[in-house]
Amino acid sequence: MLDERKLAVLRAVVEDYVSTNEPVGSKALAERHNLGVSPATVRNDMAVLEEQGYITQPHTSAGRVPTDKGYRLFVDRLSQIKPLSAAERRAIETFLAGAVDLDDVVTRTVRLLAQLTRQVAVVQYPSLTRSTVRHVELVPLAERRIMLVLITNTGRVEQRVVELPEVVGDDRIAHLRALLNASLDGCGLGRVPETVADLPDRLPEEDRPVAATILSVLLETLVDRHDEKVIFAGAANLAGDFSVGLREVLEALEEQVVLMRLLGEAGDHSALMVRIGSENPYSGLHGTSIVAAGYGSGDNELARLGVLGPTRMDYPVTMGAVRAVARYVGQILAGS
Amino acid sequence: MLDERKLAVLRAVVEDYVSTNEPVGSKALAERHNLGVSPATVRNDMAVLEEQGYITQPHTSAGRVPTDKGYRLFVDRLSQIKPLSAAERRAIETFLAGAVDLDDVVTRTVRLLAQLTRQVAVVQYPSLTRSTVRHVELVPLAERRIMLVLITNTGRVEQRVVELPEVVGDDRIAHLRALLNASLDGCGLGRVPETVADLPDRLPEEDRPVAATILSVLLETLVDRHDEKVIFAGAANLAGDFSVGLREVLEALEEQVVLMRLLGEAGDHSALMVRIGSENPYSGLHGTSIVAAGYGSGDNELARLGVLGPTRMDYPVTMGAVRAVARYVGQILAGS
DNA sequence: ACTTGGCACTCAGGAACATAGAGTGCCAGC
DNA sequence: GCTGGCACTCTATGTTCCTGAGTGCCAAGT
Repeated sequence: MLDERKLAVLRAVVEDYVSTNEPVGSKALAERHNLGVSPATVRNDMAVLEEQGYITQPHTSAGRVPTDKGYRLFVDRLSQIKPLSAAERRAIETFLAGAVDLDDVVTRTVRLLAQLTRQVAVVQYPSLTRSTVRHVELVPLAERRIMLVLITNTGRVEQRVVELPEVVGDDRIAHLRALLNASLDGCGLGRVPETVADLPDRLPEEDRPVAATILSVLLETLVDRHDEKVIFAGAANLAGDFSVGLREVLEALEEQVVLMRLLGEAGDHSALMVRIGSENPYSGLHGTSIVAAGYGSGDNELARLGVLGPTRMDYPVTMGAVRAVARYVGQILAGS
Repeated sequence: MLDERKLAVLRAVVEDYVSTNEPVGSKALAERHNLGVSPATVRNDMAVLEEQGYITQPHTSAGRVPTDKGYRLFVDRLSQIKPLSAAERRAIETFLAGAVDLDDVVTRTVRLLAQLTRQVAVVQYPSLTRSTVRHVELVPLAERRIMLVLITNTGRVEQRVVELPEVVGDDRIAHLRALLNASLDGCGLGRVPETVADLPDRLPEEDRPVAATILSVLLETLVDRHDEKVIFAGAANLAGDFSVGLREVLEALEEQVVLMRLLGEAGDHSALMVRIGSENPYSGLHGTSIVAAGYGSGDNELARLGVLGPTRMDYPVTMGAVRAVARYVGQILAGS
């Protein structure tokens, strides 16, 4: 149906259109890609490709432009991910290595990715639910007030002030803290609720109300999905590209929920996900594509990151950058 | 020099231009603002106002548009801050009251402000340097590794992992923790360095290297100006307004340093600061104005917030919103 | 059965030109 | 010092025309 040459033509159309941002005609194409055939032949191939829905012409007498379907084929079968240059790799490494804490890692990552791809970068904070408890701390603040601090193995810290139902001495707090840590150390956050369920029963009668209060706040913290926070950077890279509905894209970027869905479900570890134009789950983003990947330390995917740009983007390069950054961030997180 | 009526004309020009986004002519103006004089008279006044630099015409046969100087006069002498409606106040209150922690307060505030003003909102995190230490926690993570957690009276939490020069038992850590808290409780963050300066001397010889390590990390945390983080929201509100250089504005918004300068120095408590067009310290923002105010709990200003929009903005309404939000955030912070 | 050159056709985008209307500046009269 | 009248200036808009890139199709060539 689509022989070798037609695929080559499609590839050429995509590449030229991406680099020039102008509909590409048969003549220019035949010349620049020395396909060894005449423009007329290319025209015939283009007609077929158009009929099949891979390319289209903006108006009757213009060159061709890839459709979403065309980009899809290009990404799936016609292109190879382009690795970063050695210099770029070094730059990433040093830039990320300078981070002082988790917040800093995420901030640096998102900026780095935006700069590298010249597009909008999106990074999700390492998910709480997939990480494990490293330590729980109870800090007395006042007679009936303590601060609950939860530290995870990814370096993330969550804190909440807890109002206690009664005055509790430091020693009882200390006991509770020890108990909590004994049960929860290394526990996956998703398993925390079951793990602490029977904890009050193992306490003397008088400590139970206090424990219950603290536990309910602890569980609340986990449920709050504070973990699913997503940040972005590089919005300026969108300006000047009128092929995307700027306003709608900016609106989408400020909607956490939309962003989350954009980054997609966790896929195969370190597999790149590409969503092209109308494949996107949000109608405001039909002029844009998303390239995303999971990242994490070791084998478990902690969260996802990616970039968003016009459908007409350089997929091989973008995919290379996303993959590389995801890997490096994973390393950094594993190392710290 | 500028009699009452000329000022009225200027006011009318600003108001009309803000609401229509089109140069305003003498005729329309005379009608809509029943000034009691004829268009010809208005024209004369306009000529004077133009000569003085308060208004200008985009091209010879068009209406007039206020200059930055004109807006300045308008803000300073011709307008009154417009208070929010009762409904809006209630909405603010309930929306902010739902915040669970400091991070949430700031996030909600910035969104609220963006929505309220339909412009870009900018909020600075409560400054560390002006708040005080509520608690310092040292959490053992491994034999030679502890986590240092700093909690301030504004609910802010900073954490750092500290690599210790030697293995240190839990009891020694506990002792150090007690000592730290005894010295630092309630201490202004700015005064922390002096306060801990002599602390190692009060320890047994063998504890000093460890203490020194921990203290140096603690001081680093304070210096890192992590506190001066600024976030924004509502960038989508910029789209569609071509009077501002969109790209440049977006770039500015992602530069923490620029944002900080935009919000301005701490001024009189709760005084509104307005920077109009070319008054801005950053050339990319000459088409925009900033309305900012300090906020804090009680008397001390903790940080600043504001909005950024096209020079042609509704100053009275914007100023009202910024002032109101600043106050409410202050209350929330004081209350928690 | 493809490929190719030739050719007529289409149409977006730009240039040139005309038109309408909003707004101005100025002046003479009240 | 205000006002109506009037000539003037431009922008914005619409019309027309033209050019050129690009197409589709056909008939001839391999």
